[in-house]
Amino acid sequence: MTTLVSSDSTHARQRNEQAILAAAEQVFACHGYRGASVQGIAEAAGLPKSNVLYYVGSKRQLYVTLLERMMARWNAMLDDISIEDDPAEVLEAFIRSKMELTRRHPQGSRLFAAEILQGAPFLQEYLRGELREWVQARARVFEQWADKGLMDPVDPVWLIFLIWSSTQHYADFEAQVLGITDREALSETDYRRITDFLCGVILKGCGVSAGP
Amino acid sequence: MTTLVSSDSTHARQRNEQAILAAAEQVFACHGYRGASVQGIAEAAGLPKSNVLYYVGSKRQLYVTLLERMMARWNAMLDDISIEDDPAEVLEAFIRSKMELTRRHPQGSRLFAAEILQGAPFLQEYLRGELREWVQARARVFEQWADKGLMDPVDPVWLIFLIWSSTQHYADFEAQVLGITDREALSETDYRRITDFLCGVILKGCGVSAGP
DNA sequence: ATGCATCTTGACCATTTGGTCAGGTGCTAT
DNA sequence: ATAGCACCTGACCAAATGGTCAAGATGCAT
Repeated sequence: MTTLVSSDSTHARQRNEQAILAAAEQVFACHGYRGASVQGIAEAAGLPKSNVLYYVGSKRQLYVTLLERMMARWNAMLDDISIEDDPAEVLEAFIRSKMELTRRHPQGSRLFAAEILQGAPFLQEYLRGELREWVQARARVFEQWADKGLMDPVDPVWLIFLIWSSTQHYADFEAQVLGITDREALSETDYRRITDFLCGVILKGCGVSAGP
Repeated sequence: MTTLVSSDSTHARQRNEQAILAAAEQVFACHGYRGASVQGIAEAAGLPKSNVLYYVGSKRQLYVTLLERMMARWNAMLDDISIEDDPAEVLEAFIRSKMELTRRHPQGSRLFAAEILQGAPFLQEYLRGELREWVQARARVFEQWADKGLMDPVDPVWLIFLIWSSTQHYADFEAQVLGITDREALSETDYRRITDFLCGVILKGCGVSAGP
């Protein structure tokens, strides 16, 4: 049976590919595209360099694959909203899902940060296309909310950047956060408290709260 | 005269060293420590590689010099505060000076970000020492303000991280900001508006405003 | 002019880089 | 058994890496 054929070899393939992707995400996140070496990735994955290249083709392809995986995770988070929705609920859900992305994929978040730091050579198209459209659509909704007096008339784009940056921080600057707070790692409780804090301050800060 | 001796050779030295530091800050910020090459820095500075190494000794020394310069800029921003001060004024000054640091030294800010991204191998000591002390000192003041009812009882450390991250963002993620907002660069006006926005939202968000 | 210190740089070195390739191993359908 | 296929990997390559060094250029006080 063909299903049995796969059961072993495909199992090995998937196992190796996942190990490579995980190792590469970590190394690229740490050292950036140029700073990462295939040898280093191979060692982190516990495989010979040749084997890594056998699976992924080239360093460039591996990097692109990882970026695409991260963008897919990002997109999965970008649900639609309309003027009918409740600003408080939407903003809170926005902050919470972005924070969840950071918490669940810190390496991917750092990989993304490293890509932007180097000027986003691989993500120009995505930033100037898909993502810009998404931001502008949200921005229009925020503005209509402001017009209806449901929130303060703040610039919606800066507001989106505020949410992105304040959550992203706990992946990208994890080393700093841990060093200053004298922790080994951030617990789920820490994340919950930070998220609550951010929801509280940002919602109140732009005039969106439960009762008036 | 010894003063005249310096006038030319020292002039050349200073000119070259500044060119090297500027070029290196850019290249390190873009590609991180590992990803940067001395050859690339030399080309950006318009000098032969040997000449760069003559001045700076080694890639590692050059990197450390740049980090120290950036930490000096950072420290120059960290003024002292006391419980007597007005929370609104202090928080606003905090946000504005951090934003000014970002605006005036984007390359240095990105260099710092790249260092933290790779796990802060060169800055562990600074983070766990000097900077932690500074954060805790501020945090105590914030807590006393909260006790006196001058601001909401938010966790002061998360508040400091909120200010750092939301300002830092405009250096580290500049490529993303420019791509999404369809700009070539952020003008002084943009920076003023963003700063005003951040001051407004954050101060209001933690219950610190002009009048109740 | 001469001595002295600083500056400049091409040639060179060992090591590492991303990537190729030929020759293997092991499994399965026939 | 054996042909076919996916998987594996050490040996190898040209290019780039950080760094050294010796030989020279430059400028200045004497």
